[in-house]
Amino acid sequence: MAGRFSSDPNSFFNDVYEVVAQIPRGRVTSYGAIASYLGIRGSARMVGWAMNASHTQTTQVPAHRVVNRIGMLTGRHHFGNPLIMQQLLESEGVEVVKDQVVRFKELFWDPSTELAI
DNA sequence: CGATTGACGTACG
DNA sequence: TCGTACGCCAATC
Repeated sequence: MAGRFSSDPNSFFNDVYEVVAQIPRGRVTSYGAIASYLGIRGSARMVGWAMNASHTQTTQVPAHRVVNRIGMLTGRHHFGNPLIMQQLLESEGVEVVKDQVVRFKELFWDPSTELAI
């Protein structure tokens, strides 16, 4: 998307949503990768906070494609039902065993490399 | 208004 | 290699 870095500090959440929305189906990424791409490396928690607020967003954000750096579904409890996140991933062909993405390294989608705007 | 928390990640021993 | 400590910054208590 053009102009991903607006002057408004409030646009940070929007930037996160745009990046997440561009994650290919059946692929996953991490909070830290998004944070690093947005230029706030080390503040991955803000990405997680943005995901928390994404529920209020009218636009659906595929937050289930965002996991932590080791591919664990740490945010599953925020989907209403803890099993929804895993089911969504499996419906896209992503194997999940014990709240962990199988072959995470292969399915990992780095916005800084793949998107690279 | 200070302390605590959290869908994280890196540094260090 | 593994467990613990700390930094990050906004929201909540």
